[in-house]
Amino acid sequence: MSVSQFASDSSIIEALRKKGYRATSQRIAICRLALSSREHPTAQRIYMEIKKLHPTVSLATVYKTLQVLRGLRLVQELAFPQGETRFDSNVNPHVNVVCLQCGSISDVNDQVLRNVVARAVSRIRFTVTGQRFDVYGVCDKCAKRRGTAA
Amino acid sequence: MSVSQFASDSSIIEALRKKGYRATSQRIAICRLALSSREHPTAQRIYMEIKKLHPTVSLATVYKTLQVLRGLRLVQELAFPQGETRFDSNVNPHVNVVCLQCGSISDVNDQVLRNVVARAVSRIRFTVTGQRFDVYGVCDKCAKRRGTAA
DNA sequence: CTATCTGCAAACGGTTTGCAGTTTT
DNA sequence: AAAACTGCAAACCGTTTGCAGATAG
Repeated sequence: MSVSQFASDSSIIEALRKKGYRATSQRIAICRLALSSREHPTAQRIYMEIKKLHPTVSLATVYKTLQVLRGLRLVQELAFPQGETRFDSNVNPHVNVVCLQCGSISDVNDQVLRNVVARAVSRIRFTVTGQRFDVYGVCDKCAKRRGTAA
Repeated sequence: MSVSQFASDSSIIEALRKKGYRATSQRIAICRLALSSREHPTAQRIYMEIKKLHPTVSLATVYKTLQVLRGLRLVQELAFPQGETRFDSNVNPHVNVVCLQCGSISDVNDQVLRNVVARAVSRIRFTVTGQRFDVYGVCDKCAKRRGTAA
């Protein structure tokens, strides 16, 4: 479990200030949402959620704040070929099981992944700073939906 | 080793025709390059290479051909947060060791990856169609370059 | 001969940027 | 008071699309 999964406002504020960032109300709200969400939201999705509480917030501020969180290594960006980038608050090695139909992403832990990372760079000098493990396909719901439609 | 690593013109033509695509000279050239390259080129990079042989070819044709290759499952697209999409002719499970400094990507095989995929979906109904395993960091060359610069 | 493909240029869409005014420290 | 941040709108840029002319089968 990463610390971010229990990120409280005070720990967010502390993390921001430690790096010289200011703790504005918009930023705290965006961080709280991005760090607690387990659904790998898009920037757009975060923006729409945040607007419920801060109606005047702009999409640009959401993007800028997500850049800050990336810099703090508290979120990871998952870019996809034809869709929007998804934000993952789990920065530890894990598998993203991605349904290409509905876009759902669920995390699966696997002890072996740390070894995979270590083994991948074992024969070369390489400083590891992150990783991404995706499995693509079609989830059960979408398979059934297709079956019914056809 | 995947078949695509030895893709001959005739096998490319055959694969295209089998799916109802026409084997134009531009397409063959683009396929040959994309399927034989080990450097995970961008569309732009392929475009520039192709122009040496086919000076009139357009970037749009490169993109369209890469879409065809994706449909034939002969290449995989690797999207990255702030850069261009890279095309990978190795569609089998492997680790991409990605240097965030210079953008180099090298493949590393690992027998365990098939098990990782299987285990990730073992508790759910999920039809796997692909996967992606990335390790991010800084390669030796870039680490040295940085050290000298500083 | 017909369906598909090419090359061009314009459109697209997610993300970034510049800036004037506001807020944090 | 100074430095950083917000919100807006415009810019950006990789990728996609529409279409008239060319080409494969």
